[in-house]
Amino acid sequence: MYGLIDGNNFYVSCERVFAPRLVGKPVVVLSSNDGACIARSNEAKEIGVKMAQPWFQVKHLERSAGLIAVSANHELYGDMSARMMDVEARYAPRQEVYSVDESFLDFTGVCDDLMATGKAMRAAILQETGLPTSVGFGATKTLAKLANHIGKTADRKPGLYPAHLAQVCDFGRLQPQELDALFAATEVGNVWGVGKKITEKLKAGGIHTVLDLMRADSAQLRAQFSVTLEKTLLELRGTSCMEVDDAPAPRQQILVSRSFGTAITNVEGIIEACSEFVSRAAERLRGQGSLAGAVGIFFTTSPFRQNDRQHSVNVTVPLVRPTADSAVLVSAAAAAVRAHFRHGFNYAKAGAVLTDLRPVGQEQGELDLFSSIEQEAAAHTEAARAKLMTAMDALNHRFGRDSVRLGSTAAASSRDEIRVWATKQERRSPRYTTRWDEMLVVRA
DNA sequence: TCTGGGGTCCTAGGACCC
DNA sequence: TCTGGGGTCCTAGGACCC
Repeated sequence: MYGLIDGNNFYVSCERVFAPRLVGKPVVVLSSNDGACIARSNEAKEIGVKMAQPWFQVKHLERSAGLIAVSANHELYGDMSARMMDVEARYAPRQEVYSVDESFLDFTGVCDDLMATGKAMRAAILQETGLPTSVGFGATKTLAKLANHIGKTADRKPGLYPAHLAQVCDFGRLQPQELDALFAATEVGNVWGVGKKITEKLKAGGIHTVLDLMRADSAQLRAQFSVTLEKTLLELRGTSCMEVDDAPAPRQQILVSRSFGTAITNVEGIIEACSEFVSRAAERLRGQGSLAGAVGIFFTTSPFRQNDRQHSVNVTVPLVRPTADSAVLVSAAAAAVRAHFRHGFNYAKAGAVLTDLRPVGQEQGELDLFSSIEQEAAAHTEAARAKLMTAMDALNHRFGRDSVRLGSTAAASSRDEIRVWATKQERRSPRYTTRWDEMLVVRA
């Protein structure tokens, strides 16, 4: 059996641990630039706030309904996530951390009472971190996800499902008729892997509920959609097609992008922003011990500003030799921006992508082109650069981001007029668990 | 004024090769 | 009139996830 455990309204719950005034209130967490709602408390869902809804569309609810908005505090959420995952890991032999707030647990070969395990795990997480969670158990990952969904929904909307399924839902202890009733009462779009587009097509073909899907013809589904949906169907019927992966491979691409607080119209602004994004991406690249074989940049106008002329650039620059050197990556990106920038547009968003990633040490030899002396010199320089990068990362880790930066990106900080892309976070909470100077102070 | 930011996998179609 | 065919690699785009 597999378990799926996830944090309820995770970001909001993290904020509530340290700010009891938020408990019981409609609360949303906002994306960078306080642009859109990326997490909602149950109360916020009830007053109609949608996922990813722009903040300006719901801001009026502050006055009319007591809605509270906070800026995203990813440093806090990341640390709370790690604490939660540590507790979960104690309850099963194998854990796959699937996202910041979810993990799959593999109970294969374990014959514990899973209901009891689920309840104990929830209680321990609540006790040790203050975070509320939901737990689902099923014979496959897709079923565990579905059980989790039903457990959470039973908790949030009493009456839709039997009350005893709330919070911890174990499909393994339900009779076939009970399961059929649950599946008949659940819309097909709630299945993991069935998104908006596929839901529309399925419904057009008469498949509305999870039960309808389970009774569909698998070969026909594969022909009409893809092998992915066929796998989902098999998983719903109890045939496991996806293993719990407790040693995930390194990332295949690293992307950093941002919408700007104010549109950028000059090439220097785009270069500064892209340089910053490439630097961030390169930090993560070195963090996972990889080299990038290509660096991509993109920048685009806003499709929402209908009166603006639209223009997008998206280019990938292959590198002669794979590298994790920020300076090399940044200068390649800057050259690409310079080559493709066009005047007269209001650019609203930009980003950088590192692709063609491979582990350090597997770079292969373009070096043959050089004579052996040049080769040795190049290798020497590169080793020195790598040490420099390592030192830079260590200093930034110890003393906080941007304690040490490359000259080309640091130049921007003294020129505020082109740092308009810097994220505005007017409502961010303190980073209670990761910064000494932001720790919660309790007075007796 | 203001519209998220990360990722993954699959497929179709073109390039290229023999 | 009539212009091979099959395999592989790569890329772009579309679907999904949180």
